[in-house]
Amino acid sequence: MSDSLLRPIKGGNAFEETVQRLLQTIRLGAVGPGDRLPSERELAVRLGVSRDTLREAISALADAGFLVSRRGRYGGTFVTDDLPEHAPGLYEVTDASAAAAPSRLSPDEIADALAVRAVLELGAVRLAAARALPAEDRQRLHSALEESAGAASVDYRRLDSRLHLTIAELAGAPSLVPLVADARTRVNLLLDEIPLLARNIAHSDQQHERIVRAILAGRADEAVAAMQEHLDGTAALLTGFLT
Amino acid sequence: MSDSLLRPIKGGNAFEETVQRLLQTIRLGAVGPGDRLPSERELAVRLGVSRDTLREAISALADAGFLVSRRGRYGGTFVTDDLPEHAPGLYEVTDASAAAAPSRLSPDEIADALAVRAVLELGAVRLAAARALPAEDRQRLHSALEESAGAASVDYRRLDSRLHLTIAELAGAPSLVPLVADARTRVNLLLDEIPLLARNIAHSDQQHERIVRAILAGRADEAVAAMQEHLDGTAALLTGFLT
DNA sequence: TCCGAAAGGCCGGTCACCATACCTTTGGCT
DNA sequence: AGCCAAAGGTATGGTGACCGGCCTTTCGGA
Repeated sequence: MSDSLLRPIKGGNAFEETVQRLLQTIRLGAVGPGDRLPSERELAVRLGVSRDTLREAISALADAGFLVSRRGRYGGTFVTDDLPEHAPGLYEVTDASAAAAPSRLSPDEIADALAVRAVLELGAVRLAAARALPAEDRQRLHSALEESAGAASVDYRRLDSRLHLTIAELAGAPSLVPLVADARTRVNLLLDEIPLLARNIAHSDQQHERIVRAILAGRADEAVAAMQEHLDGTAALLTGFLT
Repeated sequence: MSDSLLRPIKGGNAFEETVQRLLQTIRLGAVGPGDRLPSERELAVRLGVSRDTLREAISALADAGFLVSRRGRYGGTFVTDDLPEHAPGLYEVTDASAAAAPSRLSPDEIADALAVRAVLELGAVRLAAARALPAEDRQRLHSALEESAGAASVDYRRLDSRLHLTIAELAGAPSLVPLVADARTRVNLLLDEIPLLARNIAHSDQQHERIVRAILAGRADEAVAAMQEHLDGTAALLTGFLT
């Protein structure tokens, strides 16, 4: 019994964590290309980390081509206009401590990641559909759907994640959002290992639309069913490719 | 959009975190009175913390009456036979950094905690019921149920949590367990603020039995429905007492 | 009776991280 | 033209946490 509770307190050092966190907000589409991050001083407070550490992280991500910093008034830290796909030269920095990161994952780990993702996203979509959404939220959901629908292959993963994350935000339970984000980050790591097929994208787009329609109409059961189908598709893909 | 992802990296210092983690495993019944914790050296590795820090945490919990250490061969750190109810003198240590901890919580925070709890536990119970459980797991579930059923008032919260946590473990997704544990810890903090009525305990016991029966029979939908009802009961209690 | 293994108890050096303060660049406003 | 605010860039001292080693206590077994 007393096993899973005695898990590690913190993952790696503060610098590492900060890099990953920033990378996550970019990869999940929470901030898009050209967007400005909060100022270093504010970000440092928000992340609960010293400005030194934050600056090291920003600097690493700038070297890797994800961020650019501009000085002076109305300066700041911005997301690069066209993002690198596979973090060039960042893994040397990132994996310095935990060695076996890029290796092949075990079937158990894959099933675990998919199960957690399903629990969280199905729960979130049910809550979102059961709520009476204000106009602004309906708008946000709609535009997230549209952006992901017309996305090119290189942007697809990011905008897809952004849509799912938006749904999680609409659930009305703020602390659910980071959990969904982490689960999705974990699944995305797996998805990065397999090819992205145009046919699958088209299929996903259809499912996305059905999910969003059901949420906006307040049909919770249908929204959950549609999401279940959607997630099953990804799960089948993953378990198929990664034996 | 880019709000909830820029959350703090780590909560308080390592010592703090370690105290809370150990307290969690005790409070949730993962280790019971008289049980022995792993050796300091092993625990320090498992928690990803230095032995110094771990020892400070153990020492604090020993002062507060939760743990006792015995030296020598076959010694170790043990959970006290009768646990303190409300951590005497531990809050002076614990809340030194984050000041406003024991204050009244806002309705939004209550709803948030309950929503996350529901998402996780409903998802877990569905997975558990959908699996073909090995004999050993069926046995563990059964004994967790029996222990919680015959529990006195002072032990009830702990053994109740233990049962729920056992269900989460049976879901077959290891990384779901810490999430459920955290959600439950958060709800328990709220429950500590309201009285515990014998009538509610009896009612919960009935619901527990129905949940466990449904899981063991593999009737997923009924298990979820029973759990939903169970959680609704707690939610009603909480929102009633804490205006 | 003695010994050794396994556990808790105890330093001293080192480094990552933090807090604070100050400097430099930039661009709008007066 | 000049000033000022807001941002990034830099430097320095303080400290909490980690590491590694060592000591002390206790018990079972040779």
